[in-house]
Amino acid sequence: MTADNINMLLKTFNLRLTECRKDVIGVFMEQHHAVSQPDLELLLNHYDRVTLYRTLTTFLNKGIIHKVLDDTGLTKYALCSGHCTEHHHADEHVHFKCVKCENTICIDTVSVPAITLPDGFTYLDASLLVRGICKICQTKYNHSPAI
Amino acid sequence: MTADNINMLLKTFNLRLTECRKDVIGVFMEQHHAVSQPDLELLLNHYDRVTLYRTLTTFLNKGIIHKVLDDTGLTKYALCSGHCTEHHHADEHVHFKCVKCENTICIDTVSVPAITLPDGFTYLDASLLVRGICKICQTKYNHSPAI
DNA sequence: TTGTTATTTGCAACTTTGTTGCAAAAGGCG
DNA sequence: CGCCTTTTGCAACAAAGTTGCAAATAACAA
Ligand SMILES: [Mn+2]
Ligand SMILES: [Mn+2]
Ligand SMILES: [Zn+2]
Ligand SMILES: [Zn+2]
Repeated sequence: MTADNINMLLKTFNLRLTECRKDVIGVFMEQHHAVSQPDLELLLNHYDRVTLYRTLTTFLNKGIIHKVLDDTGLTKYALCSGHCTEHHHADEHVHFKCVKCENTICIDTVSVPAITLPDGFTYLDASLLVRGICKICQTKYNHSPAI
Repeated sequence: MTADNINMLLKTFNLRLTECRKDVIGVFMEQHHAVSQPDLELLLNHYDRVTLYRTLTTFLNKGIIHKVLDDTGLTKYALCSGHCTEHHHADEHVHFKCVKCENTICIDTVSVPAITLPDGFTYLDASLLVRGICKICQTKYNHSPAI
């Protein structure tokens, strides 16, 4: 059933159904947080680095995935939720990076608030990265014994 | 007079007044946009790459500069405006990246709006990068002849 | 099922950026 | 000046990104 979804997705974007592409989309669907190229290389180590690199580039151009900013200079990626096109990414939601587990997740339920720029500036889009402690790490922390 | 400011700044943070550090702060003060390490290497090419790298690290730790996220995976830096300390950066303003000239500037007059996270998430800080067309490029664009 | 063609992949090679150890150079201070 | 600590430059390496090209493979139609 998930395999069907993946094939459908690739066909929608006029992409050939290759093993690598299917596996990469599989990773994005399984993982509940944004994935970097190095992450992908570890998870799918039977594919060449360059192939994964080009797969990400293709998916990015088509609007299948979007960039997720990170404070380490490492670019992460996540599946686009709505229907983004080659020319415009429509997902203006908040990204949350946990300082404990280092995972970054898309918070689809919280959208980027409207920003009023000074005169003379034209708004195109925005990326908002919130740092803090995630639900899971919060729970762990609360349950740990007092020092 | 600017030289005095620079010396003062370094002394405030208990740092030795070296040529490299003074030049790096000079670059940050002159430039009206965020600067990456490669930018710095071009502007101050008589210093070793590693020295510039370590200077940025030192300034970042002390709270003299702050990171400016970029959508290319390249980290940029800018002077801290308020008084940031080693342990907390207090500049929660919007960063604006122009898609024409590729410059990123700090917009100190616009602060990052408050974000309400879902239950279980703890907020620490946030980075907001707005992309669009800057004041200068906007003017150029408007004055160019119609196609 | 097989052949044809355009696309995709893997490999090699290279560039750029980030990072560390160590000895020489330079800053702060009496 | 002279001492001591910090900073710098060099060498060397690690990690990430990028390109060209030939071999492999997906799509499609005979
Ligand atoms: Mn997202
Ligand atoms: Mn700033
Ligand atoms: Zn976490
Ligand atoms: Zn501009």
